[in-house]
This record gives sequence, structure tokens and C-alpha cells, in this order.
Amino acid sequence: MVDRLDRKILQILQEDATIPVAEIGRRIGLSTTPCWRRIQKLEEEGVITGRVALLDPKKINTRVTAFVAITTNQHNDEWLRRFAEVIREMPEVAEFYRMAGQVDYLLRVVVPDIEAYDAFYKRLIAKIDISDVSTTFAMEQIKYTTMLPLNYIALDKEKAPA
Amino acid sequence: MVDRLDRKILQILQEDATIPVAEIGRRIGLSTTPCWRRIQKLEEEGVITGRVALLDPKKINTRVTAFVAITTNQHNDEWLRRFAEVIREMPEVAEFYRMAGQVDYLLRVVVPDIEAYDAFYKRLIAKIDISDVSTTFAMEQIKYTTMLPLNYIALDKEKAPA
DNA sequence: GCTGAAACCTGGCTTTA
DNA sequence: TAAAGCCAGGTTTCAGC
Repeated sequence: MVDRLDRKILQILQEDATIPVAEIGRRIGLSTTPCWRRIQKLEEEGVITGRVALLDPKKINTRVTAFVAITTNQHNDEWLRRFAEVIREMPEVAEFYRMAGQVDYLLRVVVPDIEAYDAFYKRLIAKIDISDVSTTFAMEQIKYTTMLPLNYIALDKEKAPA
Repeated sequence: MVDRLDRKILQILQEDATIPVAEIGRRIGLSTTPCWRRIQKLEEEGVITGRVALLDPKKINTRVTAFVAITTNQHNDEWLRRFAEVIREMPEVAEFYRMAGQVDYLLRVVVPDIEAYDAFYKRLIAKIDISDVSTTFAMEQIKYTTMLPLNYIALDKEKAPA
């Protein structure tokens, strides 16, 4: 599926998607067209899911990140479906996981300040029945990246070099 | 700084950065050039920090997300500086927060499976002195977005419409 | 906000291993 | 025959006005 050259392309694109195809080709030792075709293929196959602009949270007035650990006694599919729907429509929720272990779900929520979190929290519990919620706040975001590690990809078989 | 039109631009670009400037202009009721100039300004001001390609974690063989809560007794700047440096160089760590409350730091780590997490964990504790680590695994990523909520932006004053 | 030049993307066709 | 390279036409970006 993905070979060494594809991986190099992905590495470049998930770091900076503004780099022209010709330049990417140059960096990996390929001319424009084959490089472009590889990118097309990676998009068709769904390896690349999209290209987005990233914003500075401070400039957007969302300085506070809260992690919300949720426990529930509702363990049926219908409840989860509804819960997921509610969460999907709340733009403050950046991430939402179903967890193993003590807590059932984990949210990462971005808001301007603690007051705004409180307002968010009230809106959340008004919309859905939750047994127990425990929130912890982040003081500082030391690292945040959308880049995934590419060293675990199962590489396509290639001809061995001479 | 940012007005209503800028906000619309940001909304579009953080959803899909492949849309041509002319099309963005059309959607917000602006011709190409002024729209382009606004985007330039948003980039210069650092509101837009970059454009990146997003990848499908499954296709990249990183199916497992682990949250790692770290407690330490080292509370000096030098230790944190070194810790941050170590983390920055580990591509499996997507996010890294300094927390308020019981746990000192929180990591979001992406790896192929539990075995790979174990290997990561050993590499981590070999590199840095940590008192206590508690890991919880996500079973499912129900929502993940890089989009920030734009409804909290302090909008620039505008002329009232006639 | 318009216009035009330069850069870039995109697909058909040719070449190479 | 599968993948790389060449080249031309159309689109997009971006600076002057």
C-alpha cells in the first residue's frame, strides 16, 4: 500500500501542506507528476483525510483546556448514540474517547476561561444524563501536534537495492 | 483585530484548507483580492499558524491512544525544560499538558497496540525521572477535530448597518 | 475591487526499467 | 506493465494599479 517514498510524502505534508508538489518531488527525488499521482492515491485510499488550517488558540480566545472524565450507569447503545450526537454538535469539544478502565468517557474541551467552562458544563449536563463528572484543567499546553508517528507503518514490499 | 468576515474565513479554512480563495470569497460575499488579503493578514498576525494534512490513524497503524498521567516530585524549571525536550522528540506524543490538581502532567500518546505502548513507556522512563505514572487506554475515538470554537472571539468593532 | 503575469496544478502522452 | 518523466492547458495565486 504505502512505500518508503509515500511515507516521506506524508511526513512532509503532515508538517506543512502548503509546500508545492514540485518541491516535495525535489525533496524525495521524484519529478512532479509521479509525486502528484502518489498524493492523489494517498487521498483516494483515505490515508490523507484532509487538509486544514490550524489556528492559535490564544488568538481565538480559547486559552483553557479542560479534561472531562465521565462515568455513567447507562451502558446501552442508544444512550451512547445520543451522547455522541450531543457531543458532535458542541464545538468546544475537540476530542471524545470511550475509555477502558474506571472512567467511561473522556472529553477534551477548549474554552476561554473557567467561567465559560462552567457554562459549557451546565449545557452539557442539561442535555444528557451522566452519573459522575470529574474535570481537570490544563495550565499550559507544552506540546500539541496533529502529526502521527509514521515509523509504525507496515511498508509495502520493495525490490532490494543492488 | 478579527471581524465577522475574518471569522467566516477561519471557519471555512479550519474545516477545509483546499478551498480556493475565489470560492471562499464567493461564500462570504467578497471578491478574490480582499478575501486573499484578509487571509494573508490572518497568517501574518499568527491567527492561522499553518496548514497541514491530516492522516487516518488506522491507515498509519496507530490504532491505540493512551492517556498518561504523570506525577513527579521534581518541581524545578530545569527538570521541566529537560522533560519537555524529551517529549518533543518523541513522535508518539501528540499532546502534552501541565495540569492543575493531583496529576502534574498529562500526555496523549498514539501507538499501534499495547505492546508498542509498553515499549514507548520503557523508553520514556529510561530517559527521565518520574515518580508516578498512570496510563488509561482509549477504546474508541468518537470525535477528533482540530477546529477551535470561533464563537468566543472578541470581535472587532464594526460600523452598524444602515 | 479589477486585471494580468507568474506559479502551480492536473492530465494526456511518452519513456524507461 | 507498472511507475517515472515530459509537456501543455487550465486554474490559482498574488502584486500593481
